Amino acid sequence: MDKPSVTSADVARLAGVSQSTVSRSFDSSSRISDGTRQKVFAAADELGYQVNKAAQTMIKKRSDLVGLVTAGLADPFRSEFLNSLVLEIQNNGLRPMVIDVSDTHTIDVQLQSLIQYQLSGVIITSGTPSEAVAKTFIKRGTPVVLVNRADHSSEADIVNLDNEKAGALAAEALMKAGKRKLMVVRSKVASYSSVKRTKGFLDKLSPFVKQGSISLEEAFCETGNYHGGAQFGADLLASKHYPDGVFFCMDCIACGFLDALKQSNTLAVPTDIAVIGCDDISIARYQSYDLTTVRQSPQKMAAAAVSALQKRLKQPNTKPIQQKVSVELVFRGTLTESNTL
Amino acid sequence: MDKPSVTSADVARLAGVSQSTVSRSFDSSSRISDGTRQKVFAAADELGYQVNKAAQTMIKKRSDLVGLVTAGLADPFRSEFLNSLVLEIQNNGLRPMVIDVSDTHTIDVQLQSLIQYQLSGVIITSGTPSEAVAKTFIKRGTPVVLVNRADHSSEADIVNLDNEKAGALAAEALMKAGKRKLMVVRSKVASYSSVKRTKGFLDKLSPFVKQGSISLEEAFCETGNYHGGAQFGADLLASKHYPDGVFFCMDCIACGFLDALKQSNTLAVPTDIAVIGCDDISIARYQSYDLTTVRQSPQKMAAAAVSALQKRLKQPNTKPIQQKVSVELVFRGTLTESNTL
DNA sequence: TTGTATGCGTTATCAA
DNA sequence: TTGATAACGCATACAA
Repeated sequence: MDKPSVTSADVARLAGVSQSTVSRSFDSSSRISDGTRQKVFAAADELGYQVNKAAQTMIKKRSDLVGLVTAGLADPFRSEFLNSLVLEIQNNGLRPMVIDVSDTHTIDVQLQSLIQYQLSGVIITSGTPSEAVAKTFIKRGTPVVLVNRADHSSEADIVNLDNEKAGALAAEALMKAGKRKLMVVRSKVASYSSVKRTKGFLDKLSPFVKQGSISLEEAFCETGNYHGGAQFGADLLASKHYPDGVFFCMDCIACGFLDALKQSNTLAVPTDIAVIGCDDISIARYQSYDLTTVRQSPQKMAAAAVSALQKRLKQPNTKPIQQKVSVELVFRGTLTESNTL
Repeated sequence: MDKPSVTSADVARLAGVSQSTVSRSFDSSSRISDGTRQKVFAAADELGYQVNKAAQTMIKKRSDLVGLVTAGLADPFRSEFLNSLVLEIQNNGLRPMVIDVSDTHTIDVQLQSLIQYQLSGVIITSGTPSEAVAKTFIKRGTPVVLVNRADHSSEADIVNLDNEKAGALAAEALMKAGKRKLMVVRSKVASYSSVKRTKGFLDKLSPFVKQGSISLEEAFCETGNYHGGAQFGADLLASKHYPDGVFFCMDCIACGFLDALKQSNTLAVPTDIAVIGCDDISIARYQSYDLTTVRQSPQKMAAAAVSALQKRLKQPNTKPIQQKVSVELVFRGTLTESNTL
């Protein structure tokens, strides 16, 4: 059954040229006479020739595979971001290989095994690898891009959202709306983004807290998803100790919280309590939530990550770049713009 | 900067054995004396040896990459399914390469180019490839698994949800609840799943329609997502021609519809109108929707697809298998079980 | 501009 | 059980 695959030698034979000429014809930077190239392409077309990436990788010491390291991909924001990354990688003539490291204990072993693939790069969107592993790749000449991860000393390129700005924007909007009893909520399981967002929020408010015009509380929910937010909302309502403005470090938590409020019907949004989320996942736009949030652009993040990777492939020895991608506040129903005027 | 990579020859030198012995030590089916294997592993560990998959692929004529063909991955159901597929593939010692064919015009060219990678298999979850392309792979000995796609004549293995059963279950539940003016809604852009679900719904009801006890209408929304459902809901309300029970072929459409109802506040769910969705995406469980739906298991689908692939890798010449994965009705707020008693 | 020859790192074949 | 050797298909250095 197995059809022996078509090789460049087969094409060469049919085109009446040498194998190396065939190889060169497919390399745009090689100078080949127009006539020969035509002949080669025609022969290749006729035979349905496709280059063998494995053989190519042997020579070039680099496949065009990009490792996409993530912890799950069903989370709303994560899936939007991965979608953008996949497209961006494809558009750069590369191919995404997805690695799910939901099991954070084995992440180093898993990443080590990626060396097998002669990857063109690794984009880590989740699960902090030990520095040693990142260095292993970089020493090999495999670019590593860290997205929204803390990393101070490594030689990896870094793309971050402007997380602190996100927190600051939320803080500003709540203040402008006249809210005074503020709260910031994130998942108990710390993530770099959430910590930074919280920091931006707190820093913006700290002068006002000191002068006593604003009260501020930091709170945590059990899980960083809808259900964590719903549980958090129920607990908060039971405590009867309500803030009048809350910033959630993730939209999905905010949505759970809003549903908890809706069910109890004790607090009106945004009059009694204003809610701001972060990310602008597609659900935030659904009428049931209509969530005011700090938007980030997955496309921009993906483009920044892939371009960092491409740059390093071309210039391996420049020093690491760190990029911050901008964010913007989007007003919707849970804190309207008119509230802030 | 580039560290030359560690090869099996390096390991052989350190372990004091031949290169082929190193290779065999990593192949569990090779008989190697325990002592030598220990020595080899120790040396490999010390050097941080990882097999070069490119070289391996050259010989074996097969990489352990599995192509995952999809059209976008941010859609709620799709991302859950891909998540399951990625995990299942990883757990089988394979690696997922994601191919986004959102641009349906170029799908054949895109798939052809996958030949470059000597894939162990291709799982097509979206975008119908021409039969010719599928055959190209199969002739090469690359298994193709079609998931939820129509395909009658090809030699590919097929995994389908029991889509007709899904429609039938919805129809039954609506009837049992005493609903008589029924409607089934799907996206204008036909998908195999939706067409089959609709068929299951219609077939189940057709005897009752003939005898006049049930009225039945088929309707379409512009897009197969939340916004399509919201628009559809608004239009339906404007028409003032309401059914008392609706089956949506996708949960996300149903959620949009529910939000449209909620906003207008003219019809109560489920008393005036019962709503059933399909898939059981995570949003269906959110309190704002609390959607009764026909659940499918992405895990089961993924497991079936990957196991079909593995079977064919082992036995390439058996005839194509077709599997149907079961579904179940999940009662929630938009049609409660007590309604049906 | 083109052809010849070489090697990439592995597995498979054969001999010891 | 082990070692020597021959592919696999390509890109590249060198020769022409």
